[in-house]
Amino acid sequence: MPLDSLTGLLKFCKAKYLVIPQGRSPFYMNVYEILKERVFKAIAAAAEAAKAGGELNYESLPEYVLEEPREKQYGDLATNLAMVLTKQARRSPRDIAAALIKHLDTAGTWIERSEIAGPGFINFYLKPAWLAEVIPEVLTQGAKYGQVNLGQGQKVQVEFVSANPTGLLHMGNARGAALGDSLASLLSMAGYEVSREFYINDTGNQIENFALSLEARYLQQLGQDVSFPEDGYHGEDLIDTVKGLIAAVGDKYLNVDPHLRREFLTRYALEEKLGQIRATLKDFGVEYDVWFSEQSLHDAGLVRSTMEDLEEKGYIYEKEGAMWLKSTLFGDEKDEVVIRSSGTPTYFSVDIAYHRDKFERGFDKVINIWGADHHGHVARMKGAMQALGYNPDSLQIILMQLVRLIQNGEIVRMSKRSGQYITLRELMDEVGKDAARFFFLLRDPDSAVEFDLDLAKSQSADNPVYYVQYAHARLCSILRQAQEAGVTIEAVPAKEDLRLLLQSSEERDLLKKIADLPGEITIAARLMEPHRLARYVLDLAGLFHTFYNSQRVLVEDEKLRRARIALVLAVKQVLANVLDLLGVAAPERM
RNA sequence: GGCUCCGUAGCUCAGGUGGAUAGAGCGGGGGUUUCCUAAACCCUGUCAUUGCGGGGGUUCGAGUCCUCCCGGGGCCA
Repeated sequence: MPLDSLTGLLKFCKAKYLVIPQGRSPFYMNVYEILKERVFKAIAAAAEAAKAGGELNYESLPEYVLEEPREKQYGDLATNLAMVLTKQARRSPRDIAAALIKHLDTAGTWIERSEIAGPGFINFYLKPAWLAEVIPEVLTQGAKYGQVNLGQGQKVQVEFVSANPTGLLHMGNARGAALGDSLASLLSMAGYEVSREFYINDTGNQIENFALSLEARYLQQLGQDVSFPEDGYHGEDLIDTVKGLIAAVGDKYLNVDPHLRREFLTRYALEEKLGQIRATLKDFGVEYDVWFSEQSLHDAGLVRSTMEDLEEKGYIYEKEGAMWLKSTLFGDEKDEVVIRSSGTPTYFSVDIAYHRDKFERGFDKVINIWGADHHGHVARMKGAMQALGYNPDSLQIILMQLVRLIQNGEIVRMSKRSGQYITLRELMDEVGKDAARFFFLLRDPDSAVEFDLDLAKSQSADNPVYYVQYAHARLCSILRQAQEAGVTIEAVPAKEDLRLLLQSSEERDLLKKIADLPGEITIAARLMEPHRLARYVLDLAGLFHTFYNSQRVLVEDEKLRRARIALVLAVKQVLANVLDLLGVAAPERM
């Protein structure tokens, strides 16, 4: 299979549709993708034929697009080839279009007719019967329907949340969790081998500060008159932690070496905090493959060896007693300190070692989800990877704008130090996991969202997530009733029967949307934008609700009923598949 | 001051590689249930008024690309 020539040609709809040799891969091309590919190639062939026939003159075929027109009246598919050929062919786009249509061989393409329209588009109208192919495909593939092979098995790591283990998870972490987890699921659906990772900052300055705060709370709880560190962690949760500890070990650490005391307190608290974080994220639907400890990097000597590597390559120099990385060589604004004059490594140098380790573990692509406040860190991190000899483009960083929380009509300023923030746990208690995840996933990471807690609570029934879930529950309800009525539900009905479906526009629109899923997965995965899936599933649910209100499924006519039940099964499957990617439940009843 | 994100209907937001009449939900008004869950559906408005904060530009064609300006968020100084 000449993959190169094929992929070079297939630039329609942005996605690259790869044909995988038979028997080599669990992935397949969806009927709609095959259809589009055939039309796309037929257009190219028409151009060649017109050229051979002396009716069209061009050097090389320019990039052109085969897309779905926004307006239905413009047909099912349209191409702009005639317009992009104008320069080379030196003829009017409509003339070129006429030549292309004249030489178009529609055999095997489902094309019913072709029209020239507007400034020079060629619109294609398809035989509606092609839609009957979709249902058997969905029902046969089941939970796998939607899989594509964009990733071709490449190993990808998605690191997200990675909150400091010194406190509880907040709204920003919630957004990161929803985004990262769904992105990971999406990439996995798109043929990547995905690993979810949480990086634990279990050493360094903030941990020392944490230790001092714990110590103060511990001593205070034991009746000692000690002051609390000015910039310590003021959160109530620390007091609870210490109370639990006292219940377990009492005042055993009251009169010991403070060093020892702090070490014990820290170890105890970190374990508890991480346990809480892990449990909270699990309840939010997120489970990690790897929990990576920062301390382990130091223990393995990776920070030191990484700095030595950089030094050998000549990217490190000494100034004022500190060691600096020449990050300006890679587009950073200024060089960065990696080892302080005191000899301790900076946060940056530890992070370099960590990211090097990621690549050393064999990931083809490393994705980080960071808050927008880490923006300044992006260029130098990529630069550091380049300095170490990795392709900086293999490190992709998704920045998400911060979440602003509104309560009682005003902005709640969140700060861990002050202990003032709404936790992910509280968010789940207030609005529910599904609603919270869907809320975040509906929005582009680049937009700064305002989360009005009062609104989310009071109008929770208006949350779009219920619109989608209700569609799923309705579908289940229909199937239950069919079962109760003793109607047999076939696994995969015959295509001839399914053609009966094509009578109403509601049915056709639904089938079309279902057929779109693999394409949507491809686009969303390429752009790394899981929010497109949330939009997709909303659209699909809407089309179903419209169908439901205009057509009956459980009708007398046995053939029609069978066909519609098959449609119901397919829609339910697709809803469930996409909701699963979003980490949102697909309830059977509501 | 530098970097970056955002500025689309009253509100919250969508708008892949530039393409044919810029969308959805909520909100406003009106309607739909002897019928598979009305958490739904349907209709309605010049809701954005040569138009997507404003001005230039590139292009056959710009919400989408370039540039400048205005306004807001974030990071750095």
